[in-house]
Amino acid sequence: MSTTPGKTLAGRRAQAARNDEVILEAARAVFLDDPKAPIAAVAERAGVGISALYRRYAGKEDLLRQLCHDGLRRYVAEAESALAEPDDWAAFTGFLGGVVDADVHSLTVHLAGTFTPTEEMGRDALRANELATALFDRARASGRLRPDAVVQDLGLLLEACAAVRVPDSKRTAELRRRQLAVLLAGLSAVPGAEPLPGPPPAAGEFDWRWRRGE
Amino acid sequence: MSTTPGKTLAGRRAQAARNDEVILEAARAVFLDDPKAPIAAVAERAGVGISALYRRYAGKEDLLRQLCHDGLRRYVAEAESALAEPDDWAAFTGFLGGVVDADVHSLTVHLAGTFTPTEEMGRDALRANELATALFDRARASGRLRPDAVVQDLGLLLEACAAVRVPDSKRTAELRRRQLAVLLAGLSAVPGAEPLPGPPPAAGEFDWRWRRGE
DNA sequence: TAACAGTGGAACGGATCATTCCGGTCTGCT
DNA sequence: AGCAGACCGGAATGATCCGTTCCACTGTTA
Repeated sequence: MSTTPGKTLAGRRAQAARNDEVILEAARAVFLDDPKAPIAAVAERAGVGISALYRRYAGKEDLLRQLCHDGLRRYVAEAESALAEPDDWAAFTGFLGGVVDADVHSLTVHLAGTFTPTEEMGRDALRANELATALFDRARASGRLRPDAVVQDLGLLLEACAAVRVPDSKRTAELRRRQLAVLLAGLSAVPGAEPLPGPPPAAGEFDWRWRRGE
Repeated sequence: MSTTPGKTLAGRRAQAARNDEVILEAARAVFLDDPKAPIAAVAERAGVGISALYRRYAGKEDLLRQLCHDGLRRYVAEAESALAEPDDWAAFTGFLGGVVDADVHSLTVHLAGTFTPTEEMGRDALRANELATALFDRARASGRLRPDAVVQDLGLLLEACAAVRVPDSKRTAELRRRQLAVLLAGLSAVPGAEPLPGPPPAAGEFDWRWRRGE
């Protein structure tokens, strides 16, 4: 640890450290594309052997859990950063844009059920909800939201954006932004608009992915 | 065929005829829920043995193909029926509502790639596109569509609705209707609205699911 | 009552994976 | 210089899953 030369160096230690990064990035890319991808696909994408993976993670579930937790943290960070924005509506839309760009929704929701969550994740998820609600409330206060929109509509909205998929990831991001714009326009207050049909989404209605079994 | 008693009867022939229905219905339910479900799941859901399936279909791929083709036909039928509606906007929204309710999108797009399509399906798909375009053009002519919406946005819209999923299928339908309403509001013309970001979706951009391999 | 259409479900064979294991290689310390 | 061991690539392993085939059985039809 003390003998590390000053530069980018190519020692085993350095390669290991770099692999930490490379593997996580590969895992994110692979599991974002297909939540049930084999672990070998991650190794291949990262350009490393399978051992390099198992040296770092106890198993597939462990890796998935970490990935998901990272996504959750990113979500929280995005929300906190957005809350700093003074303009209520801009904070709201900025938050959603950030979440969509980072593809956090796929990372969290779509990976749910593939592992047993930790307590800390539960706490973070709770906090994430609080922050999102705060953002939503501010958006509502700005008067630019249609009156019959509810916080839970955000789940629907994010799901809809995550559903947009084309082979090219760059293009996917563009199309998701477009989708987001349409959805935000749809959630905006418009004078003569008729109300949304059916009972609005309720609180616990999207947690089913997290419940083990069934 | 000539000896069938007049009633609902319980002969082998009758059971077979009933199984035709039951199996297709089960297959639709199962594969709608999970496109890669095992074929045994269909048999179980239908309450029949596996043989009953293989007597009717050459294999899994055959069943999937038929299911998908049925969906495509339903889509076309829905479009034709909608075109009969005199009001342009009502025809447009009615069509989308019908397609969403029937979950045709999952049946067609999500099953794509799991089988090699027939030529007839190609023709039907072409016709489906023509009809959808006609509906869209009429909607545009009604002036209620935002100017920067394009036909391909319909693909995005249907995908977004199909992405809505909760365990209860009845509730799923309700939430999809809500989602559809939001999206239609988002695609509606609004005086001061700013244009949608990024290049609009292009023609061949969603066909990738149909291409075999990769 | 003799053939047989129609069926349930066990059995088979192939494919897919997560995980383990076994050399090898290079490093960092002595 | 030399060695202990961190790290690594990838083959081997064992379990699981699934599509398809096969066979014995049952009620029906002629």
